[in-house]
Amino acid sequence: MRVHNRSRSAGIIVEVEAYRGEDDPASHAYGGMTERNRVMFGEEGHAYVYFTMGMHWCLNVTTEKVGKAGAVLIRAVEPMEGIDFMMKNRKMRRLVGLTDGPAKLTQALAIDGELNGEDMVSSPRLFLERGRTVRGVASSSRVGISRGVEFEWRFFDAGSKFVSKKMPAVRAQNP
DNA sequence: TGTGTGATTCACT
DNA sequence: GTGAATCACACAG
Repeated sequence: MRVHNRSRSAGIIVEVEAYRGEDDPASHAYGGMTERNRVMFGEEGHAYVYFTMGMHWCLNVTTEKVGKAGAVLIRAVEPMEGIDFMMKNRKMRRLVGLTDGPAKLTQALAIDGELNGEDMVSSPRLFLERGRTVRGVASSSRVGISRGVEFEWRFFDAGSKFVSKKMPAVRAQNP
């Protein structure tokens, strides 16, 4: 759930990926705390928003207590409220494809670095709510990473049309 | 319809 | 200097 100015936008999270701390080579926290990933080491339930690939934002929710790194990357959302707002941000007219990717949903919900470190439990601007349970959870390897691929820590709603990739991501290895 | 590649900023080495 | 938890468009078939 995202509140921006007076417009309320909400969606059901249908796809996430788990990232751990210093024992996870794909995690930003791997190798210790830095300026960028410091909120991953902070309190749980906070937003870790980071900039990647030169032009995209990604939203995470921290999961571990202070001093321990861990976060969940929100990869896809099924739009529920404020769909006009999202379409305006994304310059799209169709519902499918609006928020089916980590950078797409941040753009649709107007999330950027200003919300980094936001407390998603008490914040009026960006917060989580208990929603309905998902239909069927499937897991696969994580997407878009080059290390730590062996852990199947991507979880998504197999019955939703709003996940970023339907098929498990099997990355081709060179012979 | 499917694959390939360019875009583009930041943090870390 | 380089690579990164990505997306959208161009081109081929």
